[in-house]
Amino acid sequence: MLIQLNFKSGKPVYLQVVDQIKSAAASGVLKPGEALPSIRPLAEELRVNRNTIAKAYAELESQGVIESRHGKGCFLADNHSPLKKEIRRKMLIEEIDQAVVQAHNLQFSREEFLALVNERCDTLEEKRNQHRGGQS
Amino acid sequence: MLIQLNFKSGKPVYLQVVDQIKSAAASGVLKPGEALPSIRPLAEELRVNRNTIAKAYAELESQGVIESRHGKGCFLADNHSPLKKEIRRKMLIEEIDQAVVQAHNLQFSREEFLALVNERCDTLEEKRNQHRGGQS
DNA sequence: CTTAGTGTCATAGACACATATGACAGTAAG
DNA sequence: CTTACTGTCATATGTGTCTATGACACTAAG
Repeated sequence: MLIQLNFKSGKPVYLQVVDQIKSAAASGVLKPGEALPSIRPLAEELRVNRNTIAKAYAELESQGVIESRHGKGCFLADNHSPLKKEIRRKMLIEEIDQAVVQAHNLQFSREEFLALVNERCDTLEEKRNQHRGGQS
Repeated sequence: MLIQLNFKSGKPVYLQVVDQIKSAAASGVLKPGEALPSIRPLAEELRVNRNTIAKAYAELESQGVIESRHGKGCFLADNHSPLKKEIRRKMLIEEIDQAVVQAHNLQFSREEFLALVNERCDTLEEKRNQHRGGQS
């Protein structure tokens, strides 16, 4: 479980932690029931205040991604709270739009853009498979 | 010149404006010496405070991307040569990857994702055409 | 029991972001 | 000149982020 922070992006640290743990959960790097790094050690490793990590974990729990047990630790939930399709669709559209706008700003043609999207789907899929295989 | 804001990302609005104008400048969509949207109309269009846009433009000027002339407007600086394809490709890949990961996290199949990407390309293209038509 | 590790709660302060609003100065067209 | 646009500066307010710190409760191991 590796978390990489970018202090220059302007994106809040606790949200970066939330997103990366959600990605790790969805991609299989973290398995259901598995323990997450404890708040204080993780805060020390990332060199942020323990409240920042606690806030990230609280957010993750409110989203149903993890479960925290007092005195024991935080664990990945068994099933990621299934959001309704329409909600998930809107969340995804936000990300897609940013990529489409970026493609337009950088003067990529639609065909080039779609080809690149396909390529990245392949690349990231391979990455996930490597992670699954390396966990045995 | 289309700017797309994401208010839920956690990334400061003024930085989103900075990044997107820098992309447009780097790719050649904005040409050296060309006028940028005025602060107040752009703020109104994006539905943010004029100070937010002013802050973005001030940041761009401090980075040498644009020049602002009191009473006239803001203009793209002269020395901004278009970036090479490989650089632009990497910038685009960063955005694409975020969308691909999000699609996976939200449990969209590859086919659903690609269909949605196509849909958004259409939608945003129409939006741009409407903007161009409304400008004449 | 004690000890150490865990999550949780509360308080306070510093700073950044975004807002609302007013005012001033430069530019251009009438 | 006036008018309308432009960028700029200043002030104030509310919210969010991050930090620092102390305290408490739960769990497990000794």
